[in-house]
Amino acid sequence: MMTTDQLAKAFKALGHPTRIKIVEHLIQINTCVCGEIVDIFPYSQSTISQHLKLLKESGIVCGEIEGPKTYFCVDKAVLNRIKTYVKNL
Amino acid sequence: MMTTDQLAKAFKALGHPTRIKIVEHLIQINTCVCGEIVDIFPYSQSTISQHLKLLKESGIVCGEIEGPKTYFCVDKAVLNRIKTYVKNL
DNA sequence: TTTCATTATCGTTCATTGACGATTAACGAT
DNA sequence: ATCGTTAATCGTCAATGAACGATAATGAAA
Repeated sequence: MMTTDQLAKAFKALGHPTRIKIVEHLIQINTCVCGEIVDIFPYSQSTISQHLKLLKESGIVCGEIEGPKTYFCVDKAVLNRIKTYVKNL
Repeated sequence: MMTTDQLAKAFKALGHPTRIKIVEHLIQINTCVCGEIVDIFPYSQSTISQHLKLLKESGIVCGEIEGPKTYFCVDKAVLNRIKTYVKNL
């Protein structure tokens, strides 16, 4: 289902409070743009963008570029794979 | 149940392939000493000890010193808290 | 009590991360 | 064509992580 390396990457991505909160937020509101997240957290745009990049690289989050904005959302399939793994631990 | 910081720490601890495998192994065999893990992985004793230290600090693993050995095992309560969190994501 | 086995810790090295400001890129609207 | 808006990237800096060998600490056994 998922290799240990993929899992490690996913957990690593979740291994930061800000990124956990970003993921929680994305699950809540389904989809949103980077600026919205920047407004919520006390970090600069570049820092949030970097966190989003990590989350994207882990596969948990995907971003769709639409014009000058990027819409981010959680990849449910990947999230479910993580859920399944954790459940079976 | 768990603060975001605690969760982040736990995920961070799982954010390394070796540590994931250590946890899986500990779940399988219930309890074991450090040397056993050192034998399984291609890393030095100090490196494994360091990984175990991280896992202990995250709360996922606990170690009981008995004579010159330390018996490590997974803290089921903490694991269950993580499971619950992930399930409800 | 000296030795052995086991684990923890220290010190080092190199790589990665987290944060920032500044810059660049891409697009829409004027 | 220029100007805003939005997001990504770059360069920097300090802090942390991963790995190692060497050393220390603990307790069991000889």
